[in-house]
Amino acid sequence: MEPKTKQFRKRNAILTCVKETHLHPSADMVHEMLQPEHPDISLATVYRNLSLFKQQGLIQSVGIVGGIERFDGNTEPHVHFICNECHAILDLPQIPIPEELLSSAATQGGQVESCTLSFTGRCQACCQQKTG
Amino acid sequence: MEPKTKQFRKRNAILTCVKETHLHPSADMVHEMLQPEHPDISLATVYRNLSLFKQQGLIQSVGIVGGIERFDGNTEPHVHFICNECHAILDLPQIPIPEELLSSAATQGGQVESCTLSFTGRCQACCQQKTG
DNA sequence: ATGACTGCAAAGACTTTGCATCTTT
DNA sequence: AAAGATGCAAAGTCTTTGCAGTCAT
Repeated sequence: MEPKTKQFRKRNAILTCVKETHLHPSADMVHEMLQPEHPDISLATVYRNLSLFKQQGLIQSVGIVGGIERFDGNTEPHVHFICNECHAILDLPQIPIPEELLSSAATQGGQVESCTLSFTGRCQACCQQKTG
Repeated sequence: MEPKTKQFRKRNAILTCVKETHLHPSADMVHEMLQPEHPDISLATVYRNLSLFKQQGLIQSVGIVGGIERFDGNTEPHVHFICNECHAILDLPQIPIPEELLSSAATQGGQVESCTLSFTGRCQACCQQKTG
């Protein structure tokens, strides 16, 4: 038996990249981050694999921010802060959703699969740049 | 003394359309809904005006659903239920955001401008179609 | 050798933009 | 007449897809 460390191909590098960064990267960001080690990786491959991982539940989509889809290697439910200016995405601790809202979602909405909670505004870095 | 903006028939029709429907329409949906009364309206005009209204705060964006931006004439904070299947968007009552989360958003995130809470799943109509 | 993965480039889908024309004041 | 809105079509951006070549088993 081999310790399959370097299994298949660039696929692993893509998944690892998303899992290990806290940047909630886009396909393009992943592509750039992989340049040093995989300068020949194709953007199409990144798109294809991110789509696959999302479908498999290995990663999740944060949504479209500034017209571009962003991904999250952390599939645990948690809250996001999204900067309208630089489009940075930060993690916040999850809060429990009130039981009454869950039931009203089921009653008035339907079969609930997921719940997303996020704040938008200006991140501290952007606030400092303009204020300072 | 008329600081008002000019009253353009089509522009008003677009705003009224978004304000009066509960469908959380896309640009294309608005365009279709206006066909009976304004068969000569251009899709570009719909896009331009929706973008303008959003910027002015007259309407808000629900986000990108199924690859298409959806709008909401109701600018009051409230919760959404989004169907993954037919992409219907339903309104749910707003819940108060815990003070501790707001403060953690400010502390760990930054200057909060808005907060979005939404559920995704299958709406009742879609559930019935497949179950029934 | 086989089946899966990848690169490249073309195709797609939604949205934005340039310009001439038309509308409102 | 001036300022601004609209139509049309081309352009733009992000993402997906077809196909042939490459790689792991």
